[in-house]
This record gives sequence, C-alpha cells and structure tokens, in this order.
Amino acid sequence: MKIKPDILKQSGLSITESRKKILDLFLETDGALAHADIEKNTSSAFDRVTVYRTLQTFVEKGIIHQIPTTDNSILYALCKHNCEQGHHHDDHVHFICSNCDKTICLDEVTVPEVKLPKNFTKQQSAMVVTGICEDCK
Amino acid sequence: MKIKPDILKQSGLSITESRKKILDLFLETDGALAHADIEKNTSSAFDRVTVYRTLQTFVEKGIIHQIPTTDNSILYALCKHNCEQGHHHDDHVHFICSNCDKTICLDEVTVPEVKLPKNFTKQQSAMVVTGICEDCK
DNA sequence: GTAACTGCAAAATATTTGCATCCTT
DNA sequence: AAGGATGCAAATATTTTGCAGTTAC
Repeated sequence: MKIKPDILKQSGLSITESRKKILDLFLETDGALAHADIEKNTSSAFDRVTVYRTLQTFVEKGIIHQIPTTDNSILYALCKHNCEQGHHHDDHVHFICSNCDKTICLDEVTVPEVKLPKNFTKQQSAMVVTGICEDCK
Repeated sequence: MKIKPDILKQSGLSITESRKKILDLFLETDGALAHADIEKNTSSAFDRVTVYRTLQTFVEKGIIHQIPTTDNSILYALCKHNCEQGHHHDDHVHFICSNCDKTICLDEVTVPEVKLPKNFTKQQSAMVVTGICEDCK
C-alpha cells in the first residue's frame, strides 16, 4: 500500500493533518464514503468546510473519484489505478448493497462497452449495480 | 403517446393541476429533468414543496425514475417501458452530453450484464455514459 | 362528505464564500 | 517569508415537516 505522504506529495499538495486523516479513512475503508461518513468518522476533528474543500481537492488531483448516486449525495472512493490529475480512469463497476448500504468498488469488474446510437460519442462511462454483497449474503 | 390523465388514473392518483403540468413537462422533454429544471419551466406556478412531493409520488408510482448523477442532484426521466409501482425496469443506458449538459435516455441501449464476483447478487443496475450527443456532434 | 393534495411557514440540512489566522515548505 | 490551508462566521441553497385550507372524486 502506498504511504499517505507520498500520495499527497505526488499530487503536489502540502501535507496537512486533515488531508492525512481523510486520506487515512479512505485507505482503511474498503468502499466508498459520503461526505457525512467522513464527518462522522473523523469525529468533527476539523471543520465541515475543510472536508468539502479537501474532497474537492482530492477529486481534482485524481486521488479519489465520485460515484453517482440516486439520493442527492455523492460517494467518493479512492482511485486505485492510473488516475491522473483531471483525468479519471475508473472504469470499474460500483456495487451498492441494499442490505448494509455499503458501496464497494469492484475493481476487477470492468464497465462493459456499449454500442451507442449513431452520432453519439463516448467519453466516460459509469455503472452502478445494486444488490446483496458478499458479507450480507 | 399516452394521454396524461390516463397515466395518472392508472396509477391511482387524483388528477390535479400540478401533476398534469409536471407530467406534461416530462412528456414534451426529450431527456431528463432535475428538480431545478422543473421549477424553472413551470415558472413557479406552484410551490417548491409541491414539486418535491409530486416527484416523489411519481417515482413511487413508477411514472418516472431517478438517474444517478455525480453532482449532488437527482435527475428524473419518464419510465417508458413496463415499470410497475415500486418496481422499476429501467435497464437502459443514460447519456449525459458534456457539451449541452442534457441527459438523454437511450431506451434502445440496454445495460449489459456484468459478471459479479462470487457471493454478490444483482438486483438492479444503472449505467451512465458521458460524451457528446448527436445534436452537439 | 371525505380523503387526498396543495400552499405557506418554519425548521432542519447542506453548501458556498470571505476573511483573518495558522501551518507547510 | 510566502503561499497555501484551515477555521469561523455568515450568506445561500436545499430539503423536510406540520398544519390549515382547498380540491378531486
């Protein structure tokens, strides 16, 4: 596993308490986190605004990516593969367990290609599968 | 095209001004609408709260479905096929144009099946493709 | 007439912005 | 020391809830 300071340094970010802590959370969580989860798990160690700004920065730098949800929230998960700044490559499937509500990145499952209608050009695609995860089985 | 009152009646909803107008909007829009779009396009003819409640009701009754987005909002689109109350079958791909920002339901493109890891069970799946649409080509 | 629906007011939440201060480099 | 990052306060925006009045059937 990569060491936190490295990840931050590689992205040209200064190494601060909040960034280390939030990054930690992602590294030790096997799944996606919502803004609320982060506030909860850091027990308000720092300002809500800082969380907003940190997440935004991490997305911009390609450290985490956003997962679309259907409930007026955004989930964030670590970019495990070759995401560069401003250019994400998270073509894996996201799985949301309808029992435990966890969101899991299925890194080994690639989003399949689809044939788009004529005159449509694809840039990115995302896929979210809902169901029962291995732990709740 | 189905006639509005029918859609409402079939869902066991009373036919009211707001429901007709919002349903109208969906019928004449070839694409998805966000809560904000609806408020805009009905020029505040009725309360914001009514829009929230109407959308919620429509989703419950299987008249519209939600499209996941990555920007803290929910998009809604008409269910064109066999959606029943409490049970959606919108296995088509959604396309978001990064130029004009419109979201289009590609009804003819079905979400492909993916092989999930052992012990994962699928209930539903959704797919969102970003790119350039036919109009912006 | 009754149940369902709407509008208004207000509460609860969530997000953004500006600025002074503090920390990292 | 300089630039970037944080915390605080406050402005906005969004969503939810309760209730009284209205409408559809």
